[in-house]
Amino acid sequence: MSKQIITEADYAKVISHIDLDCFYCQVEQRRLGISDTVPLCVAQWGNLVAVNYAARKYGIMRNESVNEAKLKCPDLISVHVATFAPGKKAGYHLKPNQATHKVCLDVYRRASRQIFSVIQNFTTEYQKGSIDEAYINITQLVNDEIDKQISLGNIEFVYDNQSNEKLPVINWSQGGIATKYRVGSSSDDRDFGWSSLRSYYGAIVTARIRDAIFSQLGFTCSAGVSHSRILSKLGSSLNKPNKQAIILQTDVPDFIGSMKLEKLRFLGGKLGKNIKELLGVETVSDMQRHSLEKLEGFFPLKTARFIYKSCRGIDPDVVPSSTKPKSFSSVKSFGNISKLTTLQQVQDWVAVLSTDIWERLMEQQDIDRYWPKKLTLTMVSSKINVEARNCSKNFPLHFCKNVMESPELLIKSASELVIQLIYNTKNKKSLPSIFPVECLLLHTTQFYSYDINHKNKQITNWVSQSTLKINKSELQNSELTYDRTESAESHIVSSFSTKHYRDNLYGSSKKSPTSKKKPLVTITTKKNSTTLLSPKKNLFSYFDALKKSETHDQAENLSSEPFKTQSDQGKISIKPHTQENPTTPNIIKADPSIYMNQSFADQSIYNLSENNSAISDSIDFIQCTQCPEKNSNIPSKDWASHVDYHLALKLQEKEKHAEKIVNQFSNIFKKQNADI
DNA sequence: CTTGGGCGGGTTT
DNA sequence: TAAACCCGC
Ligand SMILES: Nc1ccn([C@H]2C[C@H](O)[C@@H](COP(=O)(O)OP(=O)(O)OP(=O)(O)O)O2)c(=O)n1
Repeated sequence: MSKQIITEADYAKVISHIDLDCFYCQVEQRRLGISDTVPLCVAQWGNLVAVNYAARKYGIMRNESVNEAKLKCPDLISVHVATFAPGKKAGYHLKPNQATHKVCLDVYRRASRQIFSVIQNFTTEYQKGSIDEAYINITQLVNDEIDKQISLGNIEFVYDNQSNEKLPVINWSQGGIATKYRVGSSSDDRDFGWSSLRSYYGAIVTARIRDAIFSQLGFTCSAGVSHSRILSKLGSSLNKPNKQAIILQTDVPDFIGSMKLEKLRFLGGKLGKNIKELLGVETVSDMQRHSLEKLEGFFPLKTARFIYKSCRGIDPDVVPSSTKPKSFSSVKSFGNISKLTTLQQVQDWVAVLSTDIWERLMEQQDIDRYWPKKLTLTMVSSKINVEARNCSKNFPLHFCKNVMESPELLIKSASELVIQLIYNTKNKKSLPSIFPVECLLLHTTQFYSYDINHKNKQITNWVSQSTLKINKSELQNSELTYDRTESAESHIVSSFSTKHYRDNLYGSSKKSPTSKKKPLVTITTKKNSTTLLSPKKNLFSYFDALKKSETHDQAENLSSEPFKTQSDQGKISIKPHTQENPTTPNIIKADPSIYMNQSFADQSIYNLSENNSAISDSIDFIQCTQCPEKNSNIPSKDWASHVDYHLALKLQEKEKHAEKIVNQFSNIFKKQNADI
């Protein structure tokens, strides 16, 4: 062994894994004001995606059907996730139909954001494990706390004859519930050594974070504390719900040794299965008997090391710092009875997915000003022997101004991808038809930040000016807003607040933990009036907003609170769409008339209405973009329609030229990106 | 009444 | 780099 693969440093860390208890259920319980003691589950179409602990007592588990669950517990409250519905705003609609509705997970994403925001107040050294999980490197916090306690004289030391060192003394019971659950530890209250001391204060710090989440947001969570993610992850599920566990360094072999290999993170899938078969092992301790050299004979070096470390409770790498979301996707499956059979249906649904993503991107702009470069569409055919065909396409930075005014450009880019996939313009090989289509997936990736402090000031100008305009106009015209769930936070038209702008210009890059980037104003439309909401201190403001505004069909049987039925007036228009086919979506979001029920061949889909946004009218800076075709400068304001013009010309020549268009676009994009 | 759907992060080819 | 494949909640 040329190099020591596990070092002292691997044990010197303190990692906390925090996992919200039955997360979706908790969100729904708080939203609806339902007690934790009431059996409740969250359903998606026919199946359960989350089950609360009261319901688990009846043996109800995730993935069960609602019907099965109700047999086990007739009083079970089943909440279907929010949906986008034909002709309605997103909300908790009665009897959502997989053929016509689209799942909307916004409430959970927002709750998740709030949770991570609380964690961020402690440290930025955390990794999102999922929507409701975080791995937090609390080493620094713990060491600071230990230093503090030592300086306060709160830590007792004893002299250890063996090591000739002073060792700290731990009295576990002093930590109360935070240090009560310790894996494999002797029941002795008194313990010694730095490792245990770190665990002790790791548990204290972890309890503080959990307390903060509960006191600020009302969510309970469970946690594990150890020197690695892999162990803490195992620890967090030991005492669910609402408890935490410590895995002491000395307990590691016993703790994971008897576990089945697939319990370890990343070994629950094919790799774990391969290991078991190749090496004939079952448990983690079986695995520990194999040397690194032997593992390297079976697996690539990196994988071998990963396995070697994992079964010893050591992480393969450090906890990365928190990052912004790296992708946004929207996906729709069509079950068995509503598969798509026409181009029209595909285009309509892709428009829905595009708008969904666009709105989430816009909401995200309130927090981070960044935008994806790449858009990927995946279509899954239900035909056996027809592989899903996948195609991606870039879109350019200089489109950001236009692309943020409405979802149209995103929709248009996505519809290009539809054509590329369906007509298979990438490879000339003719493949069998992809219809019927059982799944559509739209994915945005490769984000760049347009939040630039220098260089391209024009974008920043535009941002600040649009803000001023919105603040001034006092929103007599509700079409300034776009609509999603009508929650306060989803109306982020005002997100580019002047404060936000200043912060980014003059503020240090390190965000003050308490500085929340809240919109100066948020806009909701209630009946025929428009309401301005100040930034709320109430962290549940979006729940309030939801209660006020959403179509609350389910609430009738879920809560005694009489939610007022909202009129669908205001900016919510009901779709002008004949529903000849049930699988054609008719979901009203931004401005549906732009894209709903439009034939792809219909050129009007490419005619962007210039005046659909009051924001653009207020912008006096004009950014020019070189047109690669005519080598002339086109004002950015007209750029989209200008490109549309070329595009439309091309399209009239039918799909045999589609590839050319793609290349054309690629060139445009490359050129524009190069300017940044 | 039936049904693993809807994400997000990553590596390999 | 595109596209497939893997892992997990
Ligand atoms: N296959 C899955 C697994 C989970 N989730 C969602 C619903 C869960 O509420 C949330 C968190 O997943 P967890 O695995 O952490 O499960 P819970 O939080 O629901 O329960 P627990 O208390 O056991 O963590 O993610 C999902 O949509 N699909």
